[in-house]
Amino acid sequence: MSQTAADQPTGPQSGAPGLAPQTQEFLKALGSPTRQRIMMLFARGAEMSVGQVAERVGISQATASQQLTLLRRGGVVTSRRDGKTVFYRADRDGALAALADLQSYLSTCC
Amino acid sequence: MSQTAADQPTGPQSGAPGLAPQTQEFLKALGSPTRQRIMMLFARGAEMSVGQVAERVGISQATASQQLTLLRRGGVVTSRRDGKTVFYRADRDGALAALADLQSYLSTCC
DNA sequence: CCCTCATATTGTCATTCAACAAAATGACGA
DNA sequence: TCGTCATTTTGTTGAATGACAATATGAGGG
Repeated sequence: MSQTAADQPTGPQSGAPGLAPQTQEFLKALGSPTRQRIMMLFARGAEMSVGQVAERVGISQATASQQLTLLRRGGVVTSRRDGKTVFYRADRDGALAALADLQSYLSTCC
Repeated sequence: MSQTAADQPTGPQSGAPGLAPQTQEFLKALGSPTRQRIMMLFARGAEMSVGQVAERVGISQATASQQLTLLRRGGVVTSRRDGKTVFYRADRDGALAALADLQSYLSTCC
């Protein structure tokens, strides 16, 4: 699958149409009700461990870990390790970056 | 409509957490690469028939019709009928409304 | 009324996704 | 090192999604 030389990343703030890959991940991340519910837990900068998220949302710990990974790929959360436990919190900058890209995309196609 | 505390529609521009159902549709609509590609066709206010969309994107007519229905549910396109053919175009207002709700949501949880 | 064209709907199949249980990784303390 | 706790990874299963062909609906034109 070698790409031809004309490889337009079509990324953020490029005048060209197209959504940055990270923004696509952002949309998929927030497109799921379960993951939306997870994001609510991080209101006002709250930090939570994977186990806490699992309990609060009512899913298994393994599922929580997976969904948090997707949210991280979408750039809406970051993780911090403290000993054995991993704390997640909302990633304000990532979210704003995705929102900006989305806005630029929409102003192109709308 | 008295504003009791229990009356939280959790909709757009409510201070409460939660995403408006329409905004969830918006996210799912734009979360698909195929539908992102379709949206590109509507750049600069272009109008296209279902058949044109199908041909340009390289999918069947039936699939194009379905995907356009999803995009309309997400509030990013509107349709207009002229004789036998139905023309779709980007819905600027709908997109901006969803974007505003999304922004409000993100400022709550991030 | 019948025929045709454009779109919408229905039925089907392959792929993807969400969830869980079970096993593997990693970090800490004894 | 060994055992334990929290997280991650790895199957596996049922539900949702994306695509198509085939059929139904609806709008003109003859």
